[in-house]
Amino acid sequence: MIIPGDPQPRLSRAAAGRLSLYLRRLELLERNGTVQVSSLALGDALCIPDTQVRKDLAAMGNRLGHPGVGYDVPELITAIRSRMGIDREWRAALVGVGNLARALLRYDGFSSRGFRVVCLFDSDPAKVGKTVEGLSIHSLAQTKPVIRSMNAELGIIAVPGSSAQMVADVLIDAGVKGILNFAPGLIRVPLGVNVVNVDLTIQLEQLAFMVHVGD
Amino acid sequence: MIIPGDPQPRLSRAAAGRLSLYLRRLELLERNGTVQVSSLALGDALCIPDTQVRKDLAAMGNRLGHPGVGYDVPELITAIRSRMGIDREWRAALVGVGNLARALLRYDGFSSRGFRVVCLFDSDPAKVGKTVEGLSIHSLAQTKPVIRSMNAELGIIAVPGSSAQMVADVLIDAGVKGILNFAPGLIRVPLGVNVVNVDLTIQLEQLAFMVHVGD
DNA sequence: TCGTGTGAAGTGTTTCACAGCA
DNA sequence: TGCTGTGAAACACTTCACACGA
Repeated sequence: MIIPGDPQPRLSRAAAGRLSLYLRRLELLERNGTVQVSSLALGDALCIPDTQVRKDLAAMGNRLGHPGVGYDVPELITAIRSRMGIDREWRAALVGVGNLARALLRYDGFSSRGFRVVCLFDSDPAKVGKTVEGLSIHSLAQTKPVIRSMNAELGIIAVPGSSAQMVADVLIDAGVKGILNFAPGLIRVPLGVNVVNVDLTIQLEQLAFMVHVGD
Repeated sequence: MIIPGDPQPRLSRAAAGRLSLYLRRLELLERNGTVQVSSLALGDALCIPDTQVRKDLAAMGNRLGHPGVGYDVPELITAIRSRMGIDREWRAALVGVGNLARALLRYDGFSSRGFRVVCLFDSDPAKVGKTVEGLSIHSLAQTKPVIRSMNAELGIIAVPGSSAQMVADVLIDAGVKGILNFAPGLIRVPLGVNVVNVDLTIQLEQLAFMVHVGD
């Protein structure tokens, strides 16, 4: 129940992006046995000013900082996870079983942080039926029943750009609520579905631009 | 020679990010034989308002738009490429020859847009000497001579997080001026070296957050 | 009339300055 | 004294309104 005096202020997009960074750092601190951290210490490692860290953490609502002391590491980790919605498992369907998919499947970062790829799809009949990393590959025609039975809420698109929109449409029709898109070019989605684009060419172009103009 | 009345206003980071998008769209238009485009038509396809498009294009300096007509497609493509520094070939060294590297090497988007991976490195002795996509894999000890002889200006880090900083140091020592980093966690670089981080876990967490809070 | 370029207004984000608590 | 939380100021970015050119 939300009371009029909103206890959860809007978290800006920019701030949300930094919460992931804080979380990583905090988890490292926790593994090292650190139980308290100041905004200055937390920010320093990430090149983020202490005032920014405090603004971000204050924006999460509950009063998390202890004046004169700092923040309690485990408490902060729990709070961030909860606020970001990553205090639970997220199940994802992966479409396009090429090298990128294989890299993603073996990438520790996903599984260790609650993201589980639970089904694979590929349009190539030669791949359908084969098994990769313990998951069998389904045909695209199977998306709806498989995604529903596996309860996948997220979709990962790792196909060439030309078929990305078609794949997105199929995933959305199957009930996926968020898409991580590695194909170049934007994909159109209805309201209520979220997309994060990871466009490698654009990243490289940005890098070239930065080097070109010089820092 | 730069004249005091600066003909090249600063291009904001945000604007630079959109230039890549415009360029993609313009190249598609050019392939379709379109020679003129308005800010409205260009923006519509990318969900960017026409005023934003005009601001971005005006920020490039030269007067590129023709009032009442629009922009000349080939002219605009040339101008954007030149301004972003991607009107030439960029040579890159790739470190860490796993599945991600294989995916990158086969990815059309790079080679077709002037980015060429010219040498491979891996710390695994079993991989050194082997050939992938026509490139032989060198040991990390070889970075300096190989990168210099191949004139690579960019480095791509596709190794696990734990060795990312070490690899970055080696690349920078070899003269690389920009780094595309796929390893999780920030890497420290001296002034004059640019980094673009592609952190897949953070992207997925952002997606989960967006779905969690609901659009 | 159509469509660009641009000052001005509006919005969002970051930094500053400092009050207040342990 | 050390550190948080926060209003105010500064800055960055986007949108608006409109003058002007073809």
